[in-house]
Amino acid sequence: MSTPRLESLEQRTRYEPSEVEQRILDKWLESGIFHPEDEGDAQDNYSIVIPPPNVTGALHMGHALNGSIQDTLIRRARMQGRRAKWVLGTDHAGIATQAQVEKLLAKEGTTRHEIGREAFEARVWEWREQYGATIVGQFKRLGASCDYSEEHFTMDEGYAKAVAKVFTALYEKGYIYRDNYMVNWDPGIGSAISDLEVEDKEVEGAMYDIHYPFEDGSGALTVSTTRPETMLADTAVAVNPNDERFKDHVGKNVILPIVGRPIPVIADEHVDLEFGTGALKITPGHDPNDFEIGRKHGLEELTVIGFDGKMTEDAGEFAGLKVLDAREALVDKLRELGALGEVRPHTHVVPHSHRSGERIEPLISLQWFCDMSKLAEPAIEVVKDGRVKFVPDRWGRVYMNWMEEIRPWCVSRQLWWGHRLPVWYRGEEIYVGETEPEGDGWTRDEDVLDTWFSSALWPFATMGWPEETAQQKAFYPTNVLSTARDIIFLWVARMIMMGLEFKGDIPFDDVYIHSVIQAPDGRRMSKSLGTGIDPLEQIDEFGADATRFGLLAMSSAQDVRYSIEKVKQGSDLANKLWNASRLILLKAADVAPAPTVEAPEDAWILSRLEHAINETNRLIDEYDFSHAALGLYDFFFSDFCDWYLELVKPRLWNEGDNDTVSANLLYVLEQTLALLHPMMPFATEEIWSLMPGERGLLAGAPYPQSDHGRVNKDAELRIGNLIEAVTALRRYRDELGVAPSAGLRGRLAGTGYDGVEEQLARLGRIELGGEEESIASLAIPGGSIEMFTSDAFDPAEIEAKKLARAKELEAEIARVNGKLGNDQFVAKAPAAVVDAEREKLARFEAELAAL
RNA sequence: GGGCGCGUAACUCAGCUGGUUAGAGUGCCUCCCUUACAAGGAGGAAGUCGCAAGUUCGAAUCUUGCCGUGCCCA
Repeated sequence: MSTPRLESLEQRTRYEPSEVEQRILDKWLESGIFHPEDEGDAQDNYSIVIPPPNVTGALHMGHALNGSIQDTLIRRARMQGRRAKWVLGTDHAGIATQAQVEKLLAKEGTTRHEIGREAFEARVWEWREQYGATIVGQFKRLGASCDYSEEHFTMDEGYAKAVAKVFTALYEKGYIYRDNYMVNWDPGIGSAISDLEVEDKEVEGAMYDIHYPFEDGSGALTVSTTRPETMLADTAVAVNPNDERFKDHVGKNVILPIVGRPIPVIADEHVDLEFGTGALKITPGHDPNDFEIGRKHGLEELTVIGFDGKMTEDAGEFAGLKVLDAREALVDKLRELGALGEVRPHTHVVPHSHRSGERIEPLISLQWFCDMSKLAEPAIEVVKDGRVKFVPDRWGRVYMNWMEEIRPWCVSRQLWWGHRLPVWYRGEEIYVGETEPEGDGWTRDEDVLDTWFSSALWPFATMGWPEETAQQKAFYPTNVLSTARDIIFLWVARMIMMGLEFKGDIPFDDVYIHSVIQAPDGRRMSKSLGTGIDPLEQIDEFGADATRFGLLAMSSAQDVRYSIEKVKQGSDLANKLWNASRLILLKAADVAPAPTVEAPEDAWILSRLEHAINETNRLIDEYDFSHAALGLYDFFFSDFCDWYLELVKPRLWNEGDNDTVSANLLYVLEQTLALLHPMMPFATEEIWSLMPGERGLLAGAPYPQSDHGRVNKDAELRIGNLIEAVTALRRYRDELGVAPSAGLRGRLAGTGYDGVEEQLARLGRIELGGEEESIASLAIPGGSIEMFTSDAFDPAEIEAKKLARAKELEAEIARVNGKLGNDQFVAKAPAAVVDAEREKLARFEAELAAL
């Protein structure tokens, strides 16, 4: 044993993450252990692709939790001897990144339009060089064992080729097409966005009744609307065909007030009889439902609102006004004309952009769409037949519901940052291809693809597709995708569809949907409310291990509130590990770690260890990280520190004759460190390095394996009895207020304590033996301890205590008797349950009799 | 409107394929600086398991309804 090593242990009485983490991280990175060769087959290897974080982003709690989860899985697989690869990278986050750079330009007093597209793209790349590494560095601080030797980016050159190939292939199959269609127009960023980027919000507005007079002068039809300004583009009024009130009006024309245009009254099932007046104005150009109805009935699609969110020239006197201003002016005008009916306050939902926060303007525009229906079919199949498994499984049904009603995906974005569409135009000609078309006069489409279009290819584009690579053979399909539930549609679904279409195989076997970590107030963490908790601050304060442990321990099959107590529990565990290791390493003999039994507690701790190994492996297999983490916490604190270490101390102190116990202590410690390493890598690696003998990295050491031979029922029973008896003695002492220094005396009257009597006396702090008169009987498993008189306590208190216990017992006996007296119970309950009740009754009665 | 969750100790959560005296961490109370750790150790108090019906020999656990609460889809 080297002296500096022991000195270091001697002096460091507390585990200090800040002294350890950077040093350990460097060791790992230098060792190259996180980088597996592209060898073997994906079936034997283990791989995970990171859900690519936004390149503009910083680590938040969701990343920290998901990083902890993925790292636990990857590290365990690596220790199990599998080639384990965690593919790292970021996505280019079209809108978010463009917005960041535009902000920068604004500060410089310029705009992207002023500097031009090429210069703008250069600025974005520059920006990415500067800030793009932030989140990767943060994953390192967490201890994430990603393969840092490869860092992917959805805008990489090779990746761009994959994107162009996919777009072209889908176009050739007829899935991708260009169409004038209603899109969610976000005036804030000046682009169309997908349905998934739209969020409905409740808004206090008004319901306006407007009278549309019949062309033939026979009165008027009253419609109800929340958006009166769109009436300028109305091309019909619709009523339900079953609505008796309007039966005679269908086919007639009404005159649009202000505009003076005659429009038809049509019948459509879609109209809700109960809603408003029952007559619905139809504006195919500005409302998604009306758009559908319009297409069905062949109505004209007029536009009065422009892409800038202002009224167009076609809005006549309202041209140039912002939508909400136009609404006010138009309502005034209607009132003037006497066409305005009732106006009622009305709360309704209005779509808002998840990106810019502004109201979505549904507009018809020429965009590129991807028809998902054909792609969805096999993607539904693989989940239905269990090839792709969601955990928890209810998310599989959520996935299925969405997939079965999947709608076309608007994939073009009016942005400058992203994959430019591989589409060229020349007059009426359209060319779609992976490379520029031959010949002159072609101009490329200005738009870029939705970021998620490229992210959908992540599991294979990062592995070199469309080239055939060894990496794909070695690591595709991946084993699991771990992510938050709000990403299920955004890309879990799309990755599955694209994987099946282009790789002919699923991208991952399992989809683990982890908890959302809420703020302590039970709501989503919010930057604007200041309820966000920065994981890096937690790492600074408690260490990466504690933060990881805490997150894993608080995670669950449902959303959970952030609880700093769990993080503190993690830091307590790290410290406990450290100090128990100090005890062992400073006192143990210089022997090789090995399971070695010379006393009942040795067999017992090995049996408990076996249980911990089995449970930990089973729980991680089931993605139940909180029970895995907390189970190891209990094993270490309770079984190992509170009992085993206390039980073996006399043997350990016995210098010169402690080889056997040392070997066992070192062995159990070593196994525990290995078991815990995937969840708490830094502290375990540090302690591992301080253990005697030449040893490599714990990160590369074998993961503990089950060995049923170590289960020892007898030892479990015997030490279990001992623990109960010691606890009973301690309670007895405490309840009677016996000073710690005062001696208790008594006699053991019971069985099941062979070979542990000495331990019972020592830990229970009682002098056992002799034949004095018993003044109290302390029930313990297998019998009792008969207490002798002592001047350490007042006999009257013993009487009071006996009475209280007798009362408890009588209540229990009555309860058990009630059960056993019930013929139905005895007849119908399983024999084991009945026997257990009988045994219980006997035990209670014996204890009561002894009192 | 449809769907999915959740409601258990003061707090955060386990337990819920029905059957030990319903658990853990934190907090609280009492005691202890015992030579690994006082950011530690020992012991304790604390719960009509949201409410109501039902199924059952037996319900925190299964069914139904209600109340409260959160999310997703429309």
